[in-house]
Amino acid sequence: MIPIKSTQKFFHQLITLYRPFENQLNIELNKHNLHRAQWTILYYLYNFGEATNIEISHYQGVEKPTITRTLASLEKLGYVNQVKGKDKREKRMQLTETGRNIYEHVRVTVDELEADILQGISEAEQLETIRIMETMRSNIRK
Amino acid sequence: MIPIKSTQKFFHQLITLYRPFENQLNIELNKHNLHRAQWTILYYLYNFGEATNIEISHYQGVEKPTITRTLASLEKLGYVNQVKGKDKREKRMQLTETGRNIYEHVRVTVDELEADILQGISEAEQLETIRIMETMRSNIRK
DNA sequence: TAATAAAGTTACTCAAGCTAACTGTTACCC
DNA sequence: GGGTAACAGTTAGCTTGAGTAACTTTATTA
Repeated sequence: MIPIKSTQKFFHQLITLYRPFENQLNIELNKHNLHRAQWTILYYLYNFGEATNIEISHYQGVEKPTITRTLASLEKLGYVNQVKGKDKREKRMQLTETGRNIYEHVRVTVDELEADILQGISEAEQLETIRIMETMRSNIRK
Repeated sequence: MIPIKSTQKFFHQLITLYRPFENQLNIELNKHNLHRAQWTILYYLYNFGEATNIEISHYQGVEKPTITRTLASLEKLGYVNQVKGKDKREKRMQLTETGRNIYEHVRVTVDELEADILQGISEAEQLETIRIMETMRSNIRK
């Protein structure tokens, strides 16, 4: 049997880490009637302001129809609304007051979950890992 | 607006990194008529030997019926077969010769993909990150 | 030996991704 | 300036792979 390369181990670890994490996150979000896909858009809009479908889909590396669906659900919930874009084509979205409040409210419990999972990992290690993940993301983009 | 904690950034990064990665992986696996869920089980069996449904589902943090289905598809493909367990209840599985060959064959191209994504990240950084991910996984397990 | 636990399966639901094909709007360029 | 191409978004339909609940079969335990 050929020895496991660190690359192999890296991605295997990533896959088997991600699933239970998303699961835990979903459990937390479901308490507030939210899903992960909605949450990531709330996060984006909260931290980066307005955005179009295309901007979000590029950012997340996901196809447009997926974003359309999720944005529609958030609009229906009254968490986002449309603002005037530079075009009639463009549908530029932002958080509503309700959306911001919900985000901040849910953020608290999600923060707790995330802190739990990062127990025993120093701030420096976290930052280093974020840096590495950013490198990976830009490698994937190509 | 409250500043972003590193924890928040960490997990947001994880979520937005994971999706395109899984996408790339799937594209690669599809060339060999495989899916990610099948691939992770092949990985497990190749590196850890025989396993039961329960072992795999605990390891992956996924429910039993999910594993049942994926194992069934692998069995149908002739990539895994049953070996005698300690029980009549237990259904202990291992890779077949075909399964091992397929794994090794696909491994080569997946290795290339993974190496591409880790471009510019040193072996030491990879190992450090694996260590951190292991810590996170064991934190989640609780 | 009867009740309980364990391993796995079946049936069903759901989230969230994809592609292909479409509408409406804008830009380009001959 | 008009026709074509590009762009933003949507609709329709498919697929993977999660989950839960309820079940069978086998083993354990009280």
